Amino acid sequence: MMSPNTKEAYQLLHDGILALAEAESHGLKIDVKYIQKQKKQISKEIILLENKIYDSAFYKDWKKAVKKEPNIYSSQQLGNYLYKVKGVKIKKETATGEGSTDKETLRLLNIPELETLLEIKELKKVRDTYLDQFEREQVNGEIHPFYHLHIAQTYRGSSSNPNFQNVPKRDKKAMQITRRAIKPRPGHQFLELDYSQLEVRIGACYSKDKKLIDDILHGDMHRDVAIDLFKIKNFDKSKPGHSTLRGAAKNGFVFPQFYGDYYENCAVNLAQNWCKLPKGKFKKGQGIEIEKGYTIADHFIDNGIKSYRKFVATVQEAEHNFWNVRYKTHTKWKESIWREYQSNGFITSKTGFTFQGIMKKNFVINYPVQSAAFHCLLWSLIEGTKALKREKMDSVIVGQIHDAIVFDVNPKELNKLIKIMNCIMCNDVRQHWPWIIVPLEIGAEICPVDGSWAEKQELNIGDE
DNA sequence: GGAACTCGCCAC
DNA sequence: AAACGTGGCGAGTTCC
Repeated sequence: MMSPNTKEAYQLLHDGILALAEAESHGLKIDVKYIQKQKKQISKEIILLENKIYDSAFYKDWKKAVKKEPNIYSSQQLGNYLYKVKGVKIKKETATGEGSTDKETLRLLNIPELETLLEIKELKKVRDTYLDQFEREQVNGEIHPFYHLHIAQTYRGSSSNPNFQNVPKRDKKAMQITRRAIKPRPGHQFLELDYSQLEVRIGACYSKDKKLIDDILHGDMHRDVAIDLFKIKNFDKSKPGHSTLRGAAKNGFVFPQFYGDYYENCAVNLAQNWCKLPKGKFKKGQGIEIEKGYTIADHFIDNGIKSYRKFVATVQEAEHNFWNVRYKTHTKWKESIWREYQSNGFITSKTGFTFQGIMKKNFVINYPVQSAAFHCLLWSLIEGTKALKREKMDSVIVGQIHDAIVFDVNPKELNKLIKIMNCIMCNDVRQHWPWIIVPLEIGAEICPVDGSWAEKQELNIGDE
């Protein structure tokens, strides 16, 4: 339940949807032959792995227990077999209270056949969600992803048919296979410009927290949190172990915390998925290696964190330090907007949108930040579209991913384009919206001429 | 035979 | 006291 409450807010969506319609009309090339070849290859791999499962004692026992041919891809049937037939203890529940069969939970069971199943599911995800989608949606070798402004509760955009906003990135293999299918126009190259830490910066515009702003500009909050979480004494980012732990702090603590998560969830995630540590007492040699012959469990034990329980307490302390010491002004803002909602029944974003209806606290805190952050991107996309036309450029915008714009660039125009966009995204938007009191910065990634979207590399664009 | 639901997983 | 925000999509399943 929300609405634009100013003419300006209405105009932003109006101009935004027109600019996005242009991006839709440009579209992207799809290598159909490649997709068909990949799908065949993946299907072969899947059959081999499936047979491995079907031939196993695990599967035969499952079949015997339920007296019919099990469907290995049915979460319901698998959950039933594991939790009701075999009596495996439920470690995590789904939203409806059933035993979970997600990747994280199955990993804990240490059953080789389930590892094989997870491997198959990764392959199926790539084939059936992405390659199929691209192949199905392409016409004459082009896709035209749709971009919507009327779907998300927060006034973010969304994308569909195909969804251009969730193509694999972190998993190297899945990234390679899927993004390799997407190509620029002949003789052109993809460029992606994204806002650095956009939501955190916009959050700071709401709270005006001095320490938060200072850390955005000069500090490294992920490093500081890593030091707190993992009791690192002399942080050295050139050490691979320290760099990994900084990544864990960023993705396993800072981001979830800004979305409203709390220490217990963060602790489970950090211990299991980042440190690879079991619950219970820590033993020497457990977990990821942070230095040669020295694991995270060794490090924890040496620093008095002898068990998972103790680690949870450490994460709780780090959380306290994060919200009540370091960024206490930001925390005050979170409380004040929550009170504002409780007394008025609605809240308003910096970009002029009202949110009303029944909302939980986390929603109230997130919506204004998420909407205003996206609107910075949208405003830049509108102005970018105008500028490219005004300059009669051959380069075009082909996509939008929440805090990033994807261009199909004529290589001759690359430098000019970056200069124009840097000015729009970092300077002009702040003139337009003076409430942006924190400098905005962008990063760039570039693909080779005629290279696919899998070949993105960081591009240093310096300061202008 | 299709709509709606659950679960899981990809992105930011 | 409660406890992760926003989407899209596929497969399995259930309901009508």
